[in-house]
Amino acid sequence: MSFNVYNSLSKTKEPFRPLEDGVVRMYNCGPTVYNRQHIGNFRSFLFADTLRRWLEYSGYEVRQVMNITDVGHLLDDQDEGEDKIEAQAKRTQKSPKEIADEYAQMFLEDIAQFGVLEPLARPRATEYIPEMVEMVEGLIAKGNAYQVGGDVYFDVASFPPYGRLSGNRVEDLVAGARIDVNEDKRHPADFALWKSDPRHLMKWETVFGPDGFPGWHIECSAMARKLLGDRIDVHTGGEDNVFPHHECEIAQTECFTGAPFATYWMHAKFLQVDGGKMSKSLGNVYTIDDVKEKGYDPRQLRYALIRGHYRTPLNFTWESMKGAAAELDNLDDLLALLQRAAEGADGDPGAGAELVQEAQAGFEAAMNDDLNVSQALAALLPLRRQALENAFGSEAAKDALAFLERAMAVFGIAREQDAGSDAEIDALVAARTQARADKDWAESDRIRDELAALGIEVKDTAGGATWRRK
RNA sequence: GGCGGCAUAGCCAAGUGGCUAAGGCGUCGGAUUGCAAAUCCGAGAUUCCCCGGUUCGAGUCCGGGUGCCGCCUCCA
Repeated sequence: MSFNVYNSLSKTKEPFRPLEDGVVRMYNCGPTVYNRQHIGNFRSFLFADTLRRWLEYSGYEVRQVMNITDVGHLLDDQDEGEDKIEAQAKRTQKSPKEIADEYAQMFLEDIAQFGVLEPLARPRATEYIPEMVEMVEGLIAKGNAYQVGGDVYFDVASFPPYGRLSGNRVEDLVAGARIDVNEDKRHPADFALWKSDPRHLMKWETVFGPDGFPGWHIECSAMARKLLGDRIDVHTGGEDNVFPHHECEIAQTECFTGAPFATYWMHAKFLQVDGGKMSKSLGNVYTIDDVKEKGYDPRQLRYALIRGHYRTPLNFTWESMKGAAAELDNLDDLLALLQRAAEGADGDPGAGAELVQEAQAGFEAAMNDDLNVSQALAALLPLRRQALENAFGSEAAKDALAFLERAMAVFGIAREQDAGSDAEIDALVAARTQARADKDWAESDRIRDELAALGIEVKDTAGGATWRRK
């Protein structure tokens, strides 16, 4: 069965076919590091990580690049040359580099907490200025860009497909009147490739002038090309990246290389909180720390952020967070049950084997359908029922366990499980069982509390007491 | 003003025209338990935001509303 992905460019699901057999070149739009990333940002990054993991599960070698934007973009065309990083720098009396480094570091730490896999590269925009300049010069030479003083603009009229990704027509953009009139531009929809401003804090001396800085979109085009080549398979980002960012990337890259840029464009919908957009005034722009303060770990948060389909708005509420944690706990419990069954189930070793096949087929079919995580997760549940009924044979349980671990790895929620292998805990559980046999309830409850303090949950089942790590 | 997306039980969420609308979480009954937890049994949408339409048949398609979200300015 093949992987079908919804391509923002064609607005349809298409069979996934990489340019090179077995290899996927993927570029993910990463963060602009001028503040702490919130859980909404992470929904998008987690989507990219899930996609990468699914491709690897499917046998592809994934060459993944996620940028870190450490040079600010302009707030608008008419401002004083200030950008978000510079604004934050001025506010805090630090240099733009200090701001970028500080928040990039935080981003890396957060992403590590989520267990996000390291991509091939995490390029920073400021390290690819020469590559950007090369593209800008090339675009001028090809007649797709023009220089006005120290500024360089992309000539939108020179690229007829402009607007194909976003559905925007150039006429509408002009009529929208939200584009500032800029006398220097030939056309109001033209966008900056390079800007010059002596007041800008981060600036570079180039052929365009002594103190310029890159335009809004050129960094991703330049870094993707440098690290992955002229053409790539997948380009991802949040839904807000569609226009102008990705539209402009397509224009720049395709004019420069003369070839199609990314085959598949995939965009994650925004995370909503309490049914609406996050806002500082409502106090619901949560960071990973805010969620941890409520008693949830990053793994549980990760689960909460990926369990919905990436192209459907996901609503985050504390109630949904609680529900997600409970669901994940059931998956962990299933892991423990399977482990026990694999170690020593009676009866036919193959009992339940067909269920494992079905679960795996269902899981793969769902993931292959444009990463339908909700459905893939649902496909795992019949295993839990079977395990709870103690109906798995040892061999089937081993297969189920191996599959479940792979499936959970795709979601980035795999976990070390070592139930039933700790002598000290076994002894405590045995002591509790004895106390209960003696009807010494005070002692049995004390031991139960002691185990709970160790993070161990005891379960009294028909077959005796068992335990697992929470 | 222009472009696009979403709207399914208390909550999250699948459903890509046709059996009784997945699944999970939570809740409420019951069983079990020393009390719990876990587990088991049972209960939940005469119905898929609203109004029309197409069709033998629509949550699924079309038109019109309403609400929310994104973009048209950097933004996941």
